[in-house]
Amino acid sequence: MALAQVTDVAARAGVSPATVSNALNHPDKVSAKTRERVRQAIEELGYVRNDAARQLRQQQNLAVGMIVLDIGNPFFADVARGAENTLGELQRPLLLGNSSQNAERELTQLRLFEEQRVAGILITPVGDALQRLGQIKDRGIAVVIVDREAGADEFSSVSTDDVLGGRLAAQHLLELGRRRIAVIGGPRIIRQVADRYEGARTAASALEDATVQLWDTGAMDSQAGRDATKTLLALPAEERPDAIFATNDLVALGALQELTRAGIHVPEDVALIGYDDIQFAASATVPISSIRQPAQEIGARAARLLVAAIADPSASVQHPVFTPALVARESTLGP
Amino acid sequence: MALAQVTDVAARAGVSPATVSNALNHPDKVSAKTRERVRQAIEELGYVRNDAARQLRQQQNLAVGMIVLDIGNPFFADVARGAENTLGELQRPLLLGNSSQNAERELTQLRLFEEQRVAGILITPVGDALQRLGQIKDRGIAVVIVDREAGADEFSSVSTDDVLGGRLAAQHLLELGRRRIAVIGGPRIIRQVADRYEGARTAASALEDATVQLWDTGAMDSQAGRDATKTLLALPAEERPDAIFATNDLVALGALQELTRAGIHVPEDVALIGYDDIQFAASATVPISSIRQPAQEIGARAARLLVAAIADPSASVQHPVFTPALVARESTLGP
DNA sequence: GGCGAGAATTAAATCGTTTCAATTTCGGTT
DNA sequence: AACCGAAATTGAAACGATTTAATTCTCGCC
Repeated sequence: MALAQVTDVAARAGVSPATVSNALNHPDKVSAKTRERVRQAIEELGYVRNDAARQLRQQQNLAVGMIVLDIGNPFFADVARGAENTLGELQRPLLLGNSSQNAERELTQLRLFEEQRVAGILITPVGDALQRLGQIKDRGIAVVIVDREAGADEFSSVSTDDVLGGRLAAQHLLELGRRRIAVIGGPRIIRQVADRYEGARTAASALEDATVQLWDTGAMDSQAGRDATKTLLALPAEERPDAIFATNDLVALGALQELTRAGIHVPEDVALIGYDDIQFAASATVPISSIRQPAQEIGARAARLLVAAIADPSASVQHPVFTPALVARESTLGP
Repeated sequence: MALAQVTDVAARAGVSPATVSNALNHPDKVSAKTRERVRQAIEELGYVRNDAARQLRQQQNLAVGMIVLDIGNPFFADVARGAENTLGELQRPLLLGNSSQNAERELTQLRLFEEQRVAGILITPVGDALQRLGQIKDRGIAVVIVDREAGADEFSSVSTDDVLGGRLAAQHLLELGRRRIAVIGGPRIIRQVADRYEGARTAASALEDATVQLWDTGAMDSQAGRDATKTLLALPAEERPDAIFATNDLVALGALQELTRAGIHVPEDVALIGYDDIQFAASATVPISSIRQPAQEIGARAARLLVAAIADPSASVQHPVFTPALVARESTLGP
């Protein structure tokens, strides 16, 4: 059974296909009476427009694609929700993809979005996809970088100041008297990791006796946190850190689990701070200190910038930067 | 600047458009030499196929749509990842949508998927979308229900036995001597909520003096958990429950926060159990007992059933049911 | 060297919608 | 009652790929 299409609707309503199309897309061009007749025919036949044909003819797709690093991370889930809500209000469908911090999957997703001829792409890139994104932009697809400042001024970006965030975290630990800070997260090519680490080092450089070392984990989930922590605990006592700065809260939660399991007291023996301030950080066994980023707002802002770039490709690029904030809890302060 | 298309590639490679298409879609029909020439022309021109045109001509879309109740809930994020991985292996793009437990958004998403002519839909329906889904199936789009048993045998479904899960939770509480169980979650039209509640009541009906009451929250997030708990705490002491069964872990986490804030001891004063066993349940202030469901496996299984249904629409429907398991932690057992 | 089978290539039709330009209808005026 | 401009409607072309059926090559063999 073939699906109903415009010609069927037109026949049923006793008008031409062109009029059906107008009734749907330019209602002001059609008399009220005809509009109603078409509406009824559509209803009776259960007509659903074929978006492929529409796109082909219109030479454009309203939809926007988004690629996040890890949809299982509540931080990115929130960013995605922020974007989704904003785009929804603007009647733009969102195609949500997930790179799992995997460059190959990222490319697959990008290719898919290109084939779909999406109007724009929101992306938190894995490593160095910038060149590829440049090509995409040249193809007329708007691009906005999410949660990372785009160095070049080719695309707009929305970010928080990760260097500052790293500094805030380390300063907090240093002020509490900690001197050996282990930064855990990775891989290093992820810009967020590099920036947060850099911020932490900057903070420590002010003090003679403070050290900051990066332990590169392959991923950024709680498993990575557990693994890295095991490594740290295996160190000789004098090399063991007195503070851990996890580059996101999932990693911090994993670290906390492993520390607890090993009977290490947090924060007495080792202080712990995470990043993102996902809602679960506050309700952890030991509530985890963190650096807060306004997740939903980041997504919403990125969506708005993207839509603006779609509407006017020549509009000047912008790089709004949100300011992260320290949220101190028991994992650093103690009870 | 127009994008390159098959004719351009054909011209560059010195062949006809038909050959370019064959090189792409039926490589075995094209000589190795020609294939290579086409490949090169594609590369030089940066040709990216227009999926709308392809779909229109082929009369089919490989992509699959998925609608989850709440992408911010790690349980559904995991289900989605399970589905995504499986579909990825089968070369099928996944369009991920989020209903936020909102029937209207669900309809919007479904409409979108219909217009896209997706090959199939994976959905955890809000309330009573079954009739609508029937229409969709009649249109030739395969449907598989996720995380809820479809009563009718119109579509396949993948679920866990939520009635059993509810029973396990309540039995556990009853065995620990609790007698006044408050079930919090909602809205009630969500099948999971109704089933888990029913299971709990069944368990209690075996005991003379046990009561189970449902407190319907509008949503299923931690805010709902906090609000419901506030209501419970405002009850006169003799009506106050000695155990709370939250219909998912987000709600349980919210409840725990509110209990802690009010100085109520968990589990001494009030025992608490959640549902889903998301990873954050184990690392909560007081580790939360929960009912585990194999999230990723559910998603993967649903994806496989869907692909099978797409391949053979007349294939018999199946209703695999996973068995939930109690995971007892401190929030019921104590230290 | 010619023949024929199978491989390789291609011309032209087609998918379902929207749009452009052209035509028809309508309401109001003189 | 004829006419005019604006509003409403329509026929036919167009979007960019794939497919079918027909045509052209290739190569081994007699």
